[in-house]
Amino acid sequence: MPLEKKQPEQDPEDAKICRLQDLVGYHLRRASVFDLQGAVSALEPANTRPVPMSVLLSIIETPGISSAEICRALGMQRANIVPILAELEERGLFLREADESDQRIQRLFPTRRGEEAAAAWLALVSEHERSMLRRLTAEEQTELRRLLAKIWQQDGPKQG
Amino acid sequence: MPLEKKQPEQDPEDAKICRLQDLVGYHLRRASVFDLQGAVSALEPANTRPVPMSVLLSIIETPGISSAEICRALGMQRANIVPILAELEERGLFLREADESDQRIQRLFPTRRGEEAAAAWLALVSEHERSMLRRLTAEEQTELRRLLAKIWQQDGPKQG
DNA sequence: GCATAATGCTATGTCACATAACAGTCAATC
DNA sequence: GATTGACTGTTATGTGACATAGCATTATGC
Repeated sequence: MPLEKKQPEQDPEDAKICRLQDLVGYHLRRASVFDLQGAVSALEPANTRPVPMSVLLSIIETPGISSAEICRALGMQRANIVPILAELEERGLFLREADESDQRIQRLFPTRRGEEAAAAWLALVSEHERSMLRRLTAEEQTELRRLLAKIWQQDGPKQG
Repeated sequence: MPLEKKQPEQDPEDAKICRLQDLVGYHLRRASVFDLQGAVSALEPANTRPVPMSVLLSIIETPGISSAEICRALGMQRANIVPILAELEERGLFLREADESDQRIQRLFPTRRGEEAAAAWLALVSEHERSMLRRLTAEEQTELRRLLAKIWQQDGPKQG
């Protein structure tokens, strides 16, 4: 056996992580907080917040969806969607309709007002995103979205 | 003036965002939550959490840093670092030393135990990251970190 | 028919995070 | 050189998102 230095740990890529900045999770967290603050500010004039917007968008993208299905899709707790739906309903943005064959389930359908509101909210958030991502090329933005989706859409039993 | 269709909005790239999945912020949030849960679980055996780890790493990376400087670097509130420092100090992971020329400031220095603990914590989080990013190539991981850093390190007066 | 599970919901706890205010110290200005 | 303002570390406290536990109702499997 030749007297070489012992094998360099494992991979050559496996440079030891020793600084906070080396952790993807650190940047993930900082970027997420940065985005969230901007999104909240952007939605303030519309008097709503990111999660209610996401819930309304779920109803619009999948008319007839149930609240439990929304919770699974968005990864939230059934208990927490109740006041959100209550407020969206009070604002006349969707309607509840009893399921024909299962009396436990409420099917949710967007109203015309709901679709208009969602479009307006999306425009506000889109403007915020354009500002947030202005230093990234269109290709980088697409790549970023793809990589992020690859992270959280792996072994979880649900996605959306 | 020629009778063409009016200019296609703005850019050709400017495809109207109309779904939740089109928003980078949505994936950012989901990925961040995914990572955070994993990081918290990974650090559980060491009886610590992501933020205290980040604080300790800040002290190690910049010996003599003050608590206010850590707060600016990590984007946290001065009030919230107090119990974190108290616990790290109680575990003997760093020492406070009075600044020579400014009696308001405590300079923080890591102990030997602190450096060992931080290395162990980083190893736990690194293992979590390796699992989280296993579907990404090394190049994709580097690119992701670069793009994320570009997002949150823009107009804020501080970074770190 | 009975056990199991799902839905929508209420009540409640927890925990991260922000705000407000404080005393002590420093620096700048008049 | 007294005063004003700013910064440090700290305490106390609020707030708001989120999870847990449990409920009545309904559906489904053996």
